[in-house]
Amino acid sequence: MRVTLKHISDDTGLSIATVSRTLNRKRRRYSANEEKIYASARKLGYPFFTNAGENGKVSIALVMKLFEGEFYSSLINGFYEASGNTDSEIVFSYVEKQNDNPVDDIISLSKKYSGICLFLPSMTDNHYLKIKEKVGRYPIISLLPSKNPKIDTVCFDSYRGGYMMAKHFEERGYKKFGYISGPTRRADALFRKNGFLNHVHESNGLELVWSYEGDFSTNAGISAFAEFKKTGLKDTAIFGGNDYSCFGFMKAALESDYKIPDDFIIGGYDNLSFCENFTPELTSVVTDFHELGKKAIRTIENLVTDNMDTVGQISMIPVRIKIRNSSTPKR
Amino acid sequence: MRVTLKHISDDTGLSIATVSRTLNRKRRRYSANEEKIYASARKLGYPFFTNAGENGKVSIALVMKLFEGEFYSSLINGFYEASGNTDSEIVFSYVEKQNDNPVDDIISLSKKYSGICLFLPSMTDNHYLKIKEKVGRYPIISLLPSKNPKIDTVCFDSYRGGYMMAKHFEERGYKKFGYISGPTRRADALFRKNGFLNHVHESNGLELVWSYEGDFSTNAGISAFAEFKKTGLKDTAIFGGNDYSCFGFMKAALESDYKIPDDFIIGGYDNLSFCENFTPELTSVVTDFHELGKKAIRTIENLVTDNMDTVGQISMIPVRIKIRNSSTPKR
DNA sequence: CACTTTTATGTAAATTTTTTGCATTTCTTC
DNA sequence: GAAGAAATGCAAAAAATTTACATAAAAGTG
Repeated sequence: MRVTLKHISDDTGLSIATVSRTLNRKRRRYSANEEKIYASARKLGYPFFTNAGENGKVSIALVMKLFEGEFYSSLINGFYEASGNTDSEIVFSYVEKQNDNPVDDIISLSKKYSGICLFLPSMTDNHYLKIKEKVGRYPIISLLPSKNPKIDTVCFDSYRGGYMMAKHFEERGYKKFGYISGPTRRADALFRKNGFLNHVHESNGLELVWSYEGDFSTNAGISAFAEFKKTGLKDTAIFGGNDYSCFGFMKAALESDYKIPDDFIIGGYDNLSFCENFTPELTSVVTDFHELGKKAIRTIENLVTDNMDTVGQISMIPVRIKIRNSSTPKR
Repeated sequence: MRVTLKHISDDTGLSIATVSRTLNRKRRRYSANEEKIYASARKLGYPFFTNAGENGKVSIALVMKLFEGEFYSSLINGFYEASGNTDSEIVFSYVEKQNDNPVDDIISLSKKYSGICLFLPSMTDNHYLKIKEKVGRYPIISLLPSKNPKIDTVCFDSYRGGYMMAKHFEERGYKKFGYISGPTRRADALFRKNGFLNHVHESNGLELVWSYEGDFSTNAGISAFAEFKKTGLKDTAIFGGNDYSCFGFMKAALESDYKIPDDFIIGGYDNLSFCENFTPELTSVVTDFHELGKKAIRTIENLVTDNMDTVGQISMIPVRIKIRNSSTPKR
């Protein structure tokens, strides 16, 4: 039901004419009635068309489900900074937490914004297909890789990140490799793992001696170390899947009087600020959220103006590795 | 300039009637022309009144200037979770980074949303006054304390946090106290410091032996330790102002072979997740962002419905202290 | 293939919504 | 208390949207 001046008039007891004049005055006066009218208009949701297209910016929603942890502030911040140089305005939005089927939420968001960027690790290909079906030729992209992408994707090159870490370990002279993987139903976790493993397998003399499947949490890292300790392995190079796992792993290791990087070297993924606060400082794969944001926004903008129908195009944002003390050479 | 069906008609080359019918059909059909019309409507910013008041939710903007660091994800997440139990919808927004005078940005946001929560440490009382002046009786609150609040405020009880930390140190048997303060032009930093100092001054036998003014960064903590080391002080209880300062301080201390909590005890503020990852785990003041969000949303909702004119009411959200190894008793 | 039915579209009329001219009232100022 | 300014309502005018009707194209049917 559309909200009109009549509703505001009824709500405030003033005439339609007064409401119209009040809302169209360029200068606010803050008289009692003016306040009443504005309050009512906001309450009822009257569209403020006077300034709707004022800045002429394309509005893009960045949709997430969770916000906890430094990772999300990096994501949000990357988009925020990237939007500064464009004609687009980013709105940070979310889908209901309880809701395991975010499709309807996304459909209703599509009516409000010119384009949507999705960052929802729990989404399946089926979800994407349903959205694509209902939303038609609408500018929408995913920021997470998929084994078989149903919608356009702009994401980090997770595979390459894992690969680079393995290569770095090899250059440090290590032969025995281990990893803590994330939940492998998540494509990004899988790709990191595959990148790492592929380099191990395709290089002569390298050997995978240990692995653990965790869930990217600090506690998973702690549990992983408990397992690792049992094996009695030393001189091993461990890829932690993400930084949190590494922090848990390293903390548990230090408490068991392991020395890092003497007993093992380790590298993570995400390059959280805490990598530099930890002792030893943690080697990690750096993801540039500014670049991700820029590319994602540009992609959406192109989809908005061209109104093209594309399916499953992927843009990979390169990652790099930041080497710190947790993987310094063996003495 | 208001966007009408005529604009979409001109843009797509279809008649006004067709545009009207297409936009009002309850079921989408995703034909070529329908897609064209929807794309044009989104591009031009036509108000989708058909579903504007659909859910009848009050929309509240949480306005920030920065997003970096775990702190911001906690803030965002707290509001997000709090909004789940209310009739309000939270939109995370921001003011332009370059812009040192966010007043105009906030004014223009006030036209879009039913209410605004501000988290802008750089705002001065003057800014708040200007906003209040321009925005009239509009539901707007600040989430940061002020020495002399000009608008309604919902914030953590920073003073009490500092006070509790001092009390905790006293109970641990320490007599010599030190602190690293944040930038004292920020009222929240000042209150934390005052709370801490007041307990030190009002208790017999306690003595302030050292202090340092930093900027809440890890590097400030590192510099603080360099100063602290010169004094040669031991058996001191140090309040770090925030967790980042503590991490820097502790890291530098450990590298200088200080033992924590043997040589000094330390406590921070914010209870970041890394408090538990650090060795020793860091005692910290816990701020419940879920509570902050709930209270802030409820306050805005009341302002929206009552349209009251209040000036400078303050609601303090209590904080508590989480004691960890960085402040365990002297042996 | 001829015929019917459905769908899409434009024109123009009908309806709804918004704006504005004019008269009246209320508030300010001197 | 008078003169001017501001606020308001009524009703007419203007603008925007919806709908009735006509037509053409597409899809279905025997």
